[in-house]
Amino acid sequence: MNQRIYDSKRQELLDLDPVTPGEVGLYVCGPTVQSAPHIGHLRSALVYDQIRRWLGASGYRVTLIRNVTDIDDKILDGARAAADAGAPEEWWALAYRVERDFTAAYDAIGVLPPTYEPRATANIQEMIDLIGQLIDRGHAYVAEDGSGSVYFDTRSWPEYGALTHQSLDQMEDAADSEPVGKRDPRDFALWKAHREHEPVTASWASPWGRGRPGWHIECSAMSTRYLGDEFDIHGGGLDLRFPHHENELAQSNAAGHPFARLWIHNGLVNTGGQKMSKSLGNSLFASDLLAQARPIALRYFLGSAHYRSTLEFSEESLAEAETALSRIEGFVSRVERAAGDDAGFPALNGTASVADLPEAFVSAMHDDFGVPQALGVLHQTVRAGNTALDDGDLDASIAAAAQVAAMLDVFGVDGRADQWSAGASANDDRPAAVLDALIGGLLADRASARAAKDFALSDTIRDRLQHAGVALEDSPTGTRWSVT
RNA sequence: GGUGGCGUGGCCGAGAGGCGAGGCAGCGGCCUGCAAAGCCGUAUACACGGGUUCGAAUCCCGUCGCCACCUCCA
Repeated sequence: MNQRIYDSKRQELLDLDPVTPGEVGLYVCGPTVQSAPHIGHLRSALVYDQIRRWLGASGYRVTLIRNVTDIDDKILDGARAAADAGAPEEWWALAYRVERDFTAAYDAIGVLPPTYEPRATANIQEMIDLIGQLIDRGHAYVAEDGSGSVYFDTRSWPEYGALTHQSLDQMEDAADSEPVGKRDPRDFALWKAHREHEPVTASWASPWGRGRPGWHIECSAMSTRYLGDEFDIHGGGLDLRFPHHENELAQSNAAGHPFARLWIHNGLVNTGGQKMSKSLGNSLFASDLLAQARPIALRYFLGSAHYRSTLEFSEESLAEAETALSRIEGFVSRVERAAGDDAGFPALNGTASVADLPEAFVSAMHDDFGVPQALGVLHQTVRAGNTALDDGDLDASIAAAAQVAAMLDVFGVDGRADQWSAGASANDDRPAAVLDALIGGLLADRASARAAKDFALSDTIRDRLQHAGVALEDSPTGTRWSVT
């Protein structure tokens, strides 16, 4: 079966038809590193991480490019504000610091590094070249106010609006802050002339004088540089469709590039039924979320809805995700204990392939990355495996566990994988040994009490452990404990 | 004004002409000394009104409500 993907430009499901058979080039708009990462950034990165993992499991060689916008108005504003507040920080230091915050947050929830992560500031020449081509072809012009800025000439490009199915004439007039030098209010900046109040470090030499790139041109330049004039998939948040992606498409096509074959747009995250955004001040920051949930549970939560749907955040939903994931982990642990050393379903660390996966899971994923349906298959497999275990059918439970491990691998939520234990191995394990000895002693006391039918005592021990955050599970082969 | 999306059982969340995904919570049962974990069972669900059809949550028309984009935003 072919991989079906909803193309938000043509607004229909299409077959993935790679430029180079067996390979997929995926370009995703990454963040502007101006302020701390929030839940929406995590969701977006996670969506493409899931897609990338799945395409990899399907046998494609995936090249994932996710850019970093490290020069932009907001970054310069941020640096200026820091200076005004008496805590100066250069714009490039601010961008780099925030970029590291993003990387840390991505790492925390198991988002694998892209194949490459180009920075806008490292691709200025490519942008200048592209702008030059646009001028030569008559689709861009140097500002008519003598400033040295360069604008894209939307009126020269009849297909402008093709991505979002809008016509220039029907659009609301942009409340443009500086229409100076534009032929039309909808024309957008390709190159912004350097201004007096901006740091010289934020400007580069160009045929039109010193300046810095406009926002949209970087993605056209970098996707082309790393993936070619024509590539397979372009992704990004739904909020980027217009104007960002519309402008990218116009620029690249006007420069003679076929550009992306498919456009993917991921849904946004809402809180309290409302869009989360900086201006509304209702942002859920990655740091807060990571403090209130296990990172792997946060990943499960963020990745559990279909990538195109709006994800409604609530503490309850996050807690439910934790419960659901625990159930799955509980099954894997049960089978591991039952099967002993020759369990045969280790963490796959990204090596799962379709052969390891249930057919229903594979077809759900082939159908526009039907993660929610695929999760249904995962839970069904868990239940069937638990039943097999209860029935004493070890082989069947191991087979189910192997499939579960493969599905967890595709979703990146196998807690046993190296990515979740990286760093943990270096930790001091002595406290754990102490805890184990202490609890082991209490469990022995409780076992004696139970043998003597002194249930008052045995329950007291259990209650105390529970209050301390230790859950007990009795079984014919003994009592297990775990930290809740 | 333009573009797009959504409204499914207590909650989350799939599906998309006929067989009620899945998770969470609840209820009943099995298991257990009691629990926990697990298993089994358990729901007159598809915003409203029309229409098409043998049959509609699913298609068509209309109505209502909600949201997003057209301005920096994942």
